[in-house]
Amino acid sequence: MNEVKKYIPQETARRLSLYLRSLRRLGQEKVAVASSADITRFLNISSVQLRKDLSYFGEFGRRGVGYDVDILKGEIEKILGTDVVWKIALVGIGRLGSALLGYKGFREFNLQIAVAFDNDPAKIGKTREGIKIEHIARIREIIAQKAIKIAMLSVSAASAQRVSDELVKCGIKSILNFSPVNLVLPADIYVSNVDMASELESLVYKLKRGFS
Amino acid sequence: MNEVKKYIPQETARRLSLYLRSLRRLGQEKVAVASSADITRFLNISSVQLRKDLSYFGEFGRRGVGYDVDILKGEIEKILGTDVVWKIALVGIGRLGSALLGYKGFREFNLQIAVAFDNDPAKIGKTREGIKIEHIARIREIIAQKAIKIAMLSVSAASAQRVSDELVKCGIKSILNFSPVNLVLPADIYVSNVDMASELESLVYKLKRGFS
DNA sequence: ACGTGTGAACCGATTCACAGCA
DNA sequence: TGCTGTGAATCGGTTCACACGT
Repeated sequence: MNEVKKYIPQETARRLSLYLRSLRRLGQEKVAVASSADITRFLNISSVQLRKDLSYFGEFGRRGVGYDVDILKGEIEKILGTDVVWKIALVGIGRLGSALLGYKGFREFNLQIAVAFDNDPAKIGKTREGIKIEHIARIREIIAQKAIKIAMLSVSAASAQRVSDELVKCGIKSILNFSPVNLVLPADIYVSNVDMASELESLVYKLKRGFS
Repeated sequence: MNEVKKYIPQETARRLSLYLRSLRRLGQEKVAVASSADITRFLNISSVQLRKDLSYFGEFGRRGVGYDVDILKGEIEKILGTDVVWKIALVGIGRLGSALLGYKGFREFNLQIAVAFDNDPAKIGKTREGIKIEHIARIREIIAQKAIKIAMLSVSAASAQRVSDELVKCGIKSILNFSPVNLVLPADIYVSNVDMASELESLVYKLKRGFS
């Protein structure tokens, strides 16, 4: 019953993390029990969708009643794997990389930038937001030593492929890529892209198309 | 034949913008004619998908030959609407907002940050990357005057809903939201979310699940 | 009656298989 | 033969409709 079932939609994981935010908010408001409708009220997600998503992992609610906010929060954290701290490497400390270094939202989800790399001698050795910037030449040594599996990549488009190849050699298994190129990497490496220009372009298209 | 057909998948717009990048790259390499396979070689997209995507808008290739790189580039720009410059408002000039101000990738797609807003008196009147930072109190006046329809929102989670309500009143129709809250807005406003913490959390989940 | 949990129906999007043209 | 263009088949995911427990 509490076993993990076979095929789980890609989008389910993303939604689970939104449910988590909602539950945290309810918890702060001292709500002890909430229905699926309560939890999805401020997300653009239906209550059926929440119940379906949870059903892939088990039964967490009480029929006729709802969900215990604290318990469900814990269960979703366990499912997502963020019940323990995950260390992340940040590569490329330009403007965007610096913004990521300072982003407070990661901590809330037990995500911790454990090390930052750049190739600009002027930046090496400096500490920003409590994280020391290391030279990229030391990447293999440090990532292995800290057993880091996830990296955020905020380097230039020109060097993104080269750096990501290196990351894979270091044992990195997942990359959140902010550079505007598609990384070609082995099939067992999971890459997620954050592409602001493309995102904006889609908005332009929708705007043109939906209201003209 | 060149008419726009009825139902076009959501994802098609996003992919069109990736094809555009690929075509630009091919153009720089002086390639005049390219097959669908050439264009998708470095994107994780099949050549059939490209042809299907284009088929929603018309016939742009020559059978047995391929596509004229320059012409297709122009056609896709017309479809996306980025054949003309779009002005964008940036609201919230913290670390992330500053990074967005300096991001060069927008210009390539004819996207131009035309004005920036903040509420910190220390920042008002300063010019960064050639863009003057205005006080948020002047938002309605300036956005109306410049006829801006698209905004990027990089304010704190606490103020995101309030500021986006204001943006809608100013006549903004699309918002690219970087703050970690779901904005509740009228149905005719298109919102796209960039949520790094949630994105990373999905990576953790995939990592845990795929390789454990 | 209320709200969860879930098989079945449905829907949108991708992939297949092949017709059409150079 | 090579590559485009597209209806049809298929696939994955969401929504429906309702059984079930409190």
